[in-house]
Amino acid sequence: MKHELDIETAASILKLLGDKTRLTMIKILSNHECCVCEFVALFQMTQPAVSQHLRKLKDSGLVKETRKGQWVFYSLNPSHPYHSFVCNVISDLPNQLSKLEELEARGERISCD
Amino acid sequence: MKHELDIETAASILKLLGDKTRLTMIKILSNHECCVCEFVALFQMTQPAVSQHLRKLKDSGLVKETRKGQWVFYSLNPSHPYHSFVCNVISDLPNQLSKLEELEARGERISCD
DNA sequence: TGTTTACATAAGGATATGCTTATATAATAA
DNA sequence: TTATTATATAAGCATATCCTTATGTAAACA
Repeated sequence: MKHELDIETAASILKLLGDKTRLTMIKILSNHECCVCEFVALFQMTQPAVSQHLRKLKDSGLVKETRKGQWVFYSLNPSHPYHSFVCNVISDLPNQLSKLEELEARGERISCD
Repeated sequence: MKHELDIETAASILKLLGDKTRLTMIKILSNHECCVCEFVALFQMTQPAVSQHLRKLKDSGLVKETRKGQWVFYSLNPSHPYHSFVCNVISDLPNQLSKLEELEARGERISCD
């Protein structure tokens, strides 16, 4: 059941992805969920700046949030009609696992298992 | 011989594609070369506006131009290192052939064969 | 309860973007 | 040569974008 893509909607999604910070966020989220403070630690960026990028992604519906205690975790929303389009766009990008490994090494990785 | 993609460069390309006009141009150019006046006829847009979009695409190197007499034809540049990335991004978008057919029907299609 | 931690939102400013109109250039035609 | 057609460039303007700082809110903890 393939979704019929619309070029105008696609453009608005590519515009969202056309920012280094958000594109990296999406690539990371395609492998792991992350909370805001992890992104703050990953990008050298203030917390409001990170929150504002996440809000844009959330407003588009590409990303969803789940509160787990004091943390808010973000993850890709696989039921978004353009989810597979986005996955295709980011498929060949280098994965950002090394960044998460740095976090882990610095003891800044949050996990709620 | 796969090219190693860089997430920052990819973001700047997605930003270029994140505009309805430019995304449509690229999709059309992936099938046909076009001259400026065809795009002016296709998009209801002034000629300078069209030229400025094409200039951005040309400056990125994704698109190249060839003068044929009084016309300047634009086409995708297949030797750009991110050419296949772009082709992948636009692969599932609806082709814009109907727009070109309208042009043809109105006698506004330019051809230099 | 009060404090700390995690996050969101508001307001403001610098810069970028995408159009407009006016004008310049390049090729062709008369 | 002059006029016409196709295209590019310049300048200006309205709006969007992305950051900043300040502040609000929600959960956890002492």
